[in-house]
Amino acid sequence: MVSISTKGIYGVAAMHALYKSPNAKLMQIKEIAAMTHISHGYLEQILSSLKKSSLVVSIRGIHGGYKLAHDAEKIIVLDIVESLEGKLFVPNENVGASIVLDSFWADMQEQTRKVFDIKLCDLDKSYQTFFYEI
Amino acid sequence: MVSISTKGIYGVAAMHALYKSPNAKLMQIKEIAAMTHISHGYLEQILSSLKKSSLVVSIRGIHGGYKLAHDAEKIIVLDIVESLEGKLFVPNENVGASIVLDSFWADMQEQTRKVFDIKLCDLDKSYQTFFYEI
DNA sequence: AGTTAACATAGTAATTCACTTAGGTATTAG
DNA sequence: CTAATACCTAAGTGAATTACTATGTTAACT
Repeated sequence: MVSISTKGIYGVAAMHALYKSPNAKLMQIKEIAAMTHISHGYLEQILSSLKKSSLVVSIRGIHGGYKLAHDAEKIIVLDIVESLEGKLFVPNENVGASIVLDSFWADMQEQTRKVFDIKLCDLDKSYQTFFYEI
Repeated sequence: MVSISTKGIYGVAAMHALYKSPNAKLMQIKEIAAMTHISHGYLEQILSSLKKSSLVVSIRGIHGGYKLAHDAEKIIVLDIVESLEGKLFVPNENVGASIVLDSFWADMQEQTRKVFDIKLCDLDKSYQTFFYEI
């Protein structure tokens, strides 16, 4: 089945929560977990990965928490998902029986990745489109 | 990791082999397996699924084999992959913490599926494009 | 010093993947 | 008729992945 795992979906949800945080205030794992219904422990791992990829920054200690590492204009969904799940839609090497098909799948990968080239700040647009279309 | 499993890739390879068969002649599992380097037993399962989805037809007995059920113009890659792997990129239900994100993922699914809306007969084009661009 | 929250690693049950194994059934050559 | 061939089907299997949980460590604030 072709799908993004919950890890990637959780990651986007967490990043979205940070983006929506008023005045870009620090958010604690606790808060994000409550908002998104992601398990606390699992979210810790996810945020840790996002930090390694420099998508978020953290502050430790009693008033610690997370915030976006950059402006939401500079963060794309593809980076979030790929930092958590590895490169999207990798062409499998030992399957290639023909150059034609290899070329085809490489093309598919490229186009699929393009679909996820969406800025974090534009994430709400599909909902708004839906809303205004009524 | 986000990727199409080998099952889907094998399915497309097998369908492509049938499409390329001269005069749309029947091909035996043996032949397709040899061409594509897919294991015989696994390919049997895949072709069986493709048959259930009415993408190929089969003839049994000593001179049996497979051929496309319809013209290659009427078969799209999305149908091949989804008949083998289930619907592409299903939005996970219990993850939806917000309507905004649900809406976003539904949108992503739609767009990803559109990428795979490619006719079997157009499958060689990415290679040709590559070739002529040199 | 003690509380709190981020950080790190290991473990685990359940599921999926990519097959293999073992047979059954339809068709036809001889 | 019967043996051979090829399609058809179900069940099993080892390895990998998923979505966590558990346990402990380190940093910062009061």
